[in-house]
Amino acid sequence: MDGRNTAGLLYLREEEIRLAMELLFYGYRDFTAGPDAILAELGMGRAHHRVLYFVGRHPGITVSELLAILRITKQSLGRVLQPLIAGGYVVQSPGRSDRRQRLLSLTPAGVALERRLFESQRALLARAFREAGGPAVEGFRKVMLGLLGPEARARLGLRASLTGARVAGKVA
Amino acid sequence: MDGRNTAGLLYLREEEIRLAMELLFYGYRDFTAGPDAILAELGMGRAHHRVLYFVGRHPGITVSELLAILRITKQSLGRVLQPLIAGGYVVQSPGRSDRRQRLLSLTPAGVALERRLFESQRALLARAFREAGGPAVEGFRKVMLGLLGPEARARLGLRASLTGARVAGKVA
DNA sequence: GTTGATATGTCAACGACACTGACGTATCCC
DNA sequence: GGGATACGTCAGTGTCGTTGACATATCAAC
Repeated sequence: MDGRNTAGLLYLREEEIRLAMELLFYGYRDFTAGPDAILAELGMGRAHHRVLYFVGRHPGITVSELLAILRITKQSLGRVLQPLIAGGYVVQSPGRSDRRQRLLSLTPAGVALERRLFESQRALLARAFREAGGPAVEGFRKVMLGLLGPEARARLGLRASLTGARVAGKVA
Repeated sequence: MDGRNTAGLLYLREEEIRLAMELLFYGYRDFTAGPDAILAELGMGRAHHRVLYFVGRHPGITVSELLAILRITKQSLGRVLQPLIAGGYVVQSPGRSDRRQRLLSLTPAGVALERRLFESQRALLARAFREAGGPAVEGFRKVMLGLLGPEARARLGLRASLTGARVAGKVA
C-alpha cells in the first residue's frame, strides 16, 4: 500500500473515466434526439436513419457492404430497407459487373429526408464545435478514434487524420 | 453565389460534421461492446448495466431520481430492476424521511458486477485517453459537453469543468 | 382524522429493433 | 452442370422502450 497519494490519484482517474462514460451516455442520447423526433412523425426509427445516412454517404453501396457497416443481419436490414424502398426514399439497381448485387442509392426524396435529418444534427454539432474551439474538436476526434475497434478505425482513420490536419488551424 | 471558395468551405465543414457523426456512431457501439458481452452471459442487457451504473454512482438514489436520469418509464425500469433485486445485485430500503421512497443501493455482488463492467470500459477509455494525450481529453470533454441538453449539462457541467481544470496538466 | 397528492409497483398490450434458423432464387465462376 | 455467392423472405424469439389503467402505502394539510 502506497497510502493516500496513490489512492487519491486512482480516485481522480476513476472520476475522469466515469465522467467520460456519462458524457458518452448523455451525449449520444441527446445527439440522436433531433432525428428521432423527425423520424417518429414519419413512422420511422433510428434504424431507418442509419440506412439513409450510409446509403447517402455511399451511393451504389451493396447490401453486403451496408450490412458490414451496420453490423446487423440481412433480416434486420430488410425490415427497414423495404419500407424505405416502398416509400420512395431508396432505389435498388442491379450491379453492372455482378448482377446479383442490388446497389442502393437515395432518390431525391431520400436525399431530402437525409438532409433534413442531417441538418438537425449539424446544428447541434456545429454549435458544440464553435463553443469548444478548434483544438478541442481535434482532441474530440482523437479520443473518439481511440474508442473505435479495428474495423471502424480502418474505415475512419484516414479521414480523421486528414480532416484533423487540414482543418485544425482554420476552425480555431 | 460566391463561387468555389464558399462551396469548398461548406463542403469541408460538412465532411467534418459527418466525420463526427460517424465517430459517435461507431464509438458508442464499440464502447458498449465489452459490457454487452459480459452482460449477455448473465442473461442481462444494456438496460441492466445502466441501472447498476447509476445506482452505484448514487447509492440510496430514489426510484424517481433514477427514472429522471434514465428518462424511461417506471414500467421499463421495473422490468430490469426486479431481476437485479431478485438476483441479489440491488437492494431497496425505505426512505428515512419519506417512507414511501425505496432507496436503491448495490449489494456487494452488485458492486462487484458493476466494477467488472466498469473495468472493461475503463481499459478501453484509458487507452484512448493515453494515446490521445491530456489536451485532447480536455477537448473531448468540451465537445461532448456541448452536445448535452440542459438537463444533462446541469448534471455534469460542474464536474466536467472541475475535472478539466484540475486534471488538464497532469494527464498531459 | 379524512382527504388529496405523491412515490412506487404491477398488469396488459404494443412497437421498434435486434437475433437465429431455414429455405428460395438469381447469378457467378469453374 | 454444379458449387459458391448475393440477396430476399418466412417464422419465431428476446430486449427494451412505450401507453393506459389500477393498486398500495405514505405524506401533508385542513
